[in-house]
Amino acid sequence: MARPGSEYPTELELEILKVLWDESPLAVRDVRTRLEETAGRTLTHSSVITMLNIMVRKGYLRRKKEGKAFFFSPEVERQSVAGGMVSDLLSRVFDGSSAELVLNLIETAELDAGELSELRRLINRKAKEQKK
Amino acid sequence: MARPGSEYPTELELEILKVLWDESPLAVRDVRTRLEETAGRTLTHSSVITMLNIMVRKGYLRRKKEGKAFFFSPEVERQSVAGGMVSDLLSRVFDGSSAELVLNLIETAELDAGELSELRRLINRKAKEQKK
DNA sequence: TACAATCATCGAAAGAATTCGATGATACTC
DNA sequence: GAGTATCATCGAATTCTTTCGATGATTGTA
Repeated sequence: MARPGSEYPTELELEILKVLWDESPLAVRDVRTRLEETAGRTLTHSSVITMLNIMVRKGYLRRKKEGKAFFFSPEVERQSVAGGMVSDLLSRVFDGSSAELVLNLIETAELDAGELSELRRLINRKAKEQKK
Repeated sequence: MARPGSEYPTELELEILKVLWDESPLAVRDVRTRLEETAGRTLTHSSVITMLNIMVRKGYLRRKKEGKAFFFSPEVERQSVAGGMVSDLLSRVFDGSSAELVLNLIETAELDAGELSELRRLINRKAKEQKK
């Protein structure tokens, strides 16, 4: 008996995606280096390959042989993964109410005046778009 | 070798918390019923107890014996759990930028005009507070 | 060609999440 | 008191995630 299996990337998968969204294609060794630099995760070469292959199987990545080694690239877009995770959080925690989410953000995240006005700008832009 | 273990409630744990945030204390059988009604999860009595006890061990719930059976109540607040999960998502996916998150929300979640103006209201209120 | 450096595949370990069945205690009913 | 219903404990099965080591192929070089 077991878990259904997350619909979205797990912790480590996400770190790897971030590395590859930032630059790709990359060979295993480079993914490994970045993972250590940016995420502070020190993994063996073997572990990185395992994850990378799992992610290919799941459809998150694509790989192609370039000379001797494989190179990996994202198969999913950052925007799309992020959107999926947000809407997942939205439905799981806030019962689908974006306003609730933003409210929580405003209350807990200590937004400064600059960020607030940036948000306002985003909202106004969107409102204008919708009028058309 | 293994996973670190999530800092926040897992899928099922969250469903259970939602049931109990809605009404508590509840006996196992009632949690079980609600879980089926609201989350569509049909579990055996045994499974529910197991989860409940795990959650007590993790500090999410509290239990006390009432007559023959145990009754469970949340030990953590909705606001606080939600906030933790949002800030987790924020750091994991959007590198800490709330504006990015809201932008994503705006772009993908198909907010209607009413929701947009509600967001604007929230932001204005917060901005006013900060001035003081 | 023999040796070292690189890389990939495979199998496996271990923690975490989820799900129950078997078993045993307790209480309620006839 | 025997039988049934209710409830909890325990241990175990399964899947997922993360992590490697052992092994073997391939390449580059002295």
